[in-house]
Amino acid sequence: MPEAAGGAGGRYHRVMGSGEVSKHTNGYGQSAPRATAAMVAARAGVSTATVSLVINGKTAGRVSADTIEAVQRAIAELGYVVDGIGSSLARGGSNIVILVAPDVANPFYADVIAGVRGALGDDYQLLLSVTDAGKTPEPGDIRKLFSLRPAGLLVDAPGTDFLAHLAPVSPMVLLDAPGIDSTAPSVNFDVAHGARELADHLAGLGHRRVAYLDAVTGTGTFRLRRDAFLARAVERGLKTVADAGAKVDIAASAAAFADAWPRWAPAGVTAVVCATDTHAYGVFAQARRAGLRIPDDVAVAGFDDLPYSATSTPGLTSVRLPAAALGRAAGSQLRRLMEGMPVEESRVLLPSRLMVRGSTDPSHPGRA
Amino acid sequence: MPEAAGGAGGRYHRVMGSGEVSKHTNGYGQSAPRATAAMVAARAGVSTATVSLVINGKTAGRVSADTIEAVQRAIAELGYVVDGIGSSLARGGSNIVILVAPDVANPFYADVIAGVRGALGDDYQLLLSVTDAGKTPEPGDIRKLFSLRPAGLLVDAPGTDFLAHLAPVSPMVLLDAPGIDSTAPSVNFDVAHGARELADHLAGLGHRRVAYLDAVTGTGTFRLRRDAFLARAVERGLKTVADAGAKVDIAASAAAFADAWPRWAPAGVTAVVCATDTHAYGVFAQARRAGLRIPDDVAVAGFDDLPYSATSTPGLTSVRLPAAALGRAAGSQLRRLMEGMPVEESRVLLPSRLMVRGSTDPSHPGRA
DNA sequence: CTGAAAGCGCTTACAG
DNA sequence: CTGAAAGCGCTTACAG
Repeated sequence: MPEAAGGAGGRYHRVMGSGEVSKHTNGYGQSAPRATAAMVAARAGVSTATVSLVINGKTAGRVSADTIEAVQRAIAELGYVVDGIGSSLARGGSNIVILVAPDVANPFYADVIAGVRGALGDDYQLLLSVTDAGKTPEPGDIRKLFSLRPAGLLVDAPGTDFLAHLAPVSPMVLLDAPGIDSTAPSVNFDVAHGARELADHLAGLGHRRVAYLDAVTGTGTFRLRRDAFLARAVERGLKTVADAGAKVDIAASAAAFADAWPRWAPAGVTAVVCATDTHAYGVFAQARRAGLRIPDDVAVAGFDDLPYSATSTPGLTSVRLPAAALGRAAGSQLRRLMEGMPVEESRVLLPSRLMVRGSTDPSHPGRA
Repeated sequence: MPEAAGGAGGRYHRVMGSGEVSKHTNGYGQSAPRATAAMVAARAGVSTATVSLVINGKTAGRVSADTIEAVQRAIAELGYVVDGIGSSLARGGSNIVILVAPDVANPFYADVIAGVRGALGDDYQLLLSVTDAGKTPEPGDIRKLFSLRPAGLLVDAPGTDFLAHLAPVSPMVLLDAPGIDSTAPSVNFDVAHGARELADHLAGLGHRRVAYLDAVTGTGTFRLRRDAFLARAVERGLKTVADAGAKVDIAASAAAFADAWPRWAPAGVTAVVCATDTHAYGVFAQARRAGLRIPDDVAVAGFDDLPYSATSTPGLTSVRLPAAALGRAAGSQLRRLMEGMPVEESRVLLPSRLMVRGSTDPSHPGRA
């Protein structure tokens, strides 16, 4: 319970002490006195209502050319910019769209963001909210975000119990949130399809025993990846072992593999499937340290198909998930919602597919 | 010039048609009617002023225990959450801090963000604004952001002319913005130091002719990296060539290298230094395709020391830039500014250092 | 200890 | 074509 003013508080207000620079000396990025619509109105000799009409381009048949001209001059002279807060309060909401994601600094999101941006266009302002590393977005975080009155919310990879305690107050679309039961529309990857292709691929290569290195966050997509892969692997007669996990981090994953391999190797494991490519990079690093050849001693595969996976030596076999399409689909769903139109389809499923590279396929050109 | 209501407009307002779900059926993440302080006040039998005091924890000696209790019950029953917009308008500003970065989906930013978050604490809400891929933040973007009345702004890697047309209206700190002349405090990497170490390293290895693969955005840090490296290389008697560039993208960089190598090889180039590790990954990929051995046929190095650089085969020699420290320093500078305290030092310089790996050093253990 | 009132900066019917 | 007024949801002196 933060206290907001006075003393050590005064958190987000500028508190001026005697020795400090004043607003007018513009010491360190301090505010120049902000121009308001009232100042513009006074200068142009009109009312604030007229200023508002001009700013919002609603002058057709309502404001004379001369007045428009005068207002625009005043705006230019004063460097006036509409105050988003006053505007939002009057309109009943902002034009901000917030994308909530656990891991935006993952290269995967470059494409997601680009997709969202494209679908949203210029009418909305896209802002991102990152949860703490490795944590899924929680209801409390979202509630804080709702308090900003965003025009809409895009929530990526929420925890499975995410919506239990959340009364949605803005249009909201869920991304990559399999297994979340919600009235909000969602866009997901058909990750099970790629997971099955991967199991088939490994079975076809002659592996008999495969290990699964899981991600330890409670995200639905990771559960789905694992379960779909393991189920198909068993169907194909593979023995499976899934007793290791790590957060989405190269070093953590390397450590998990270092810990598990002494169990896995004697048990006859010849392939390791990782919940994400990032995990796979950790396995790569540790395997190299341990003198294991990939794929000869151990085959490695991941999910996501990050850009680096096509580049590494060997290339990493991975289930490709179409990130840009995810962003586009979610963005346009949300846009319809925000504009009061029904969404075409409340649950969109995007295809995934296996990219085979040298980390599993000894005959792949990119082999080390 | 968007028009905001009616017809095809009504951009960020929900426009209800006859066939649509109503607010009360909560069709797709539509708003449940939002509880206001007035509703809480009515229910608790107090004034909104009292509700505000309770919410902000300013009750000491001002509100009786019974009243507090009653207000809190009403808040709970109604699920009331303070409206950030109304609150910000009344207070004169929000508690939002916006980090503007050209490339947040770069693994580099995971640490920057964590650092900022740590320094800012819980009193501020951190949101990220991403510019279009490969574009540096522009004054227009920032102006839109200012209109949100953020408590503060953190601007990463702005273009060199960034501040020319910008009247700062909120506290602002610049990150990784060498060469930007501004009254705003800045936190930079001493990237020149690492660049010089790299030149020394290559000279020591016996290279006589090195190429520099530049980044094509006009960001100050890239110019500094290049100039510092090339200057020292020349001092060390190396011949340099710097006639190639690409955006920060593996594929684009691979293409640039494919284009340049046929010139460079005959000219005797034996080492390629890249503006970023991402560029270097592209060179890796293309070199492999072309059958070049690293470092035997061509040594490769980069800047940033991304996590993947320690993992690749060979490991990538890179100038490490302390991302978390950058975020921490910038965050705490901004915090002081927002709280009206003078910053300790208006220009902070963080050390960089060379990480030598197998991509340049044939004797490195991680060599392919 | 509590509330009425003013005000933050806009936008939008409404009246003229 | 234009403006006075109300209102969006809060917070903060101020008066009691």
